[in-house]
Amino acid sequence: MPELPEVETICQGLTPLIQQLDVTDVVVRSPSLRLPISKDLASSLRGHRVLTICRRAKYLLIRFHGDLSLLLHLGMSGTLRYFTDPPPFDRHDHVDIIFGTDGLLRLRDPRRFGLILFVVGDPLNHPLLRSLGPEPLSDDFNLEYLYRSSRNRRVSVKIFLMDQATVVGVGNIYASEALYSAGIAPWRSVGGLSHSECNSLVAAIRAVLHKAISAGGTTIRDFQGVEGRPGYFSQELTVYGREGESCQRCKGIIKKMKQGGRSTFYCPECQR
DNA sequence: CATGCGGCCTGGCAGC
DNA sequence: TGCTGCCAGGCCGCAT
Repeated sequence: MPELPEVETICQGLTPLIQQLDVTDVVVRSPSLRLPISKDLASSLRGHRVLTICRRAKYLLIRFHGDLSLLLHLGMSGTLRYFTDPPPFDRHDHVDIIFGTDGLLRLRDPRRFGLILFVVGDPLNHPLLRSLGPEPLSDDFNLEYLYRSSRNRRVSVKIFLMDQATVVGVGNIYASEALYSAGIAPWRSVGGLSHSECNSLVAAIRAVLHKAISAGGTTIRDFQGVEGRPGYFSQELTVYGREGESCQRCKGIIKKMKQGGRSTFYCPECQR
C-alpha cells in the first residue's frame, strides 16, 4: 500500500506519540508476514525505550535504547495505528507493541506482504536496506545521477523509476503522477531520455512526493495515518485512477495500460 | 548483467 | 443470492 509519502506520514505522526515510551510487552498473533516474525521479539524489546523513528525508502525504522531497532515494511496493505484505548483486535492485527498504560502500536496487514524485523546494531546495514538506491528527496538523487544510471538501459522509464535500486520510495501511484507531470510517456525506454527530460523527471518526482507528504499521503482504499486519518493527496491525483477522465492540461482522455503487471495511467496527448 | 514474469496473500467489487 | 474472475500503494526469485 504505502509509498514514500505514506510511510513518511506514518513516521512523522508516530514520533510524538511513542518517542521516549518504554515497551512493556509485545504480542505476536501471526507467525509470519513476508518473513517469519522472530519468536524473540517480545523478550528482546521488553523494557526498551523508543529513541527515534525514521524512514529509509518504504521502510520504517524504530530505534530503541541499547542499539536495537525494529525494521517495518507495510507491503501493500499494512497499517500502523497507535491506540490509547485499543479496540478488540481482528484477525489481521498481527502485532501489538505495548507501552504500559500509555497505549499500544498495532500492526495490521491483511495481505501479509509486510515485514517486521528485529535488528541489533545499525539497521541501515541490514541486507534489505543495503542495496537500495538514493532517497529521492536527498541531494544524491539529481540530474547527473538519473542521467548516468539510465544510460544503456532499455527498460521503460516507469519500470525503472519503480525499481528501488534506481531510486527509493516511488511506487505505482507516484510513478504515474511524476511521469505525467514531466510530460514523459511511461513506455519510453529510459536510456533514450534526453538530459533535459531527465531534469524534468527529477524535479517532477521531488515535487509530487513533497506535495503528497504535505497532504498526509494518498488514500485509495485503506491507507490511514497512525491516528486513523486518511491521506488527502487522493484529491490531487492527476492521472492515477482517472481512466476516462479528461486531462487537466490538454483535454485529452486519461488512459490506462499494463506495465510489468501493474496499471499505468497517462495522458496520450501531453506525455510524449 | 538486464529484463520479464509468476508468486506470495486477502478482500472487495463487477458481472453473470 | 451466490459464484468466478479480476484488481489492489510491493517485492522477491527464477527463467531467459
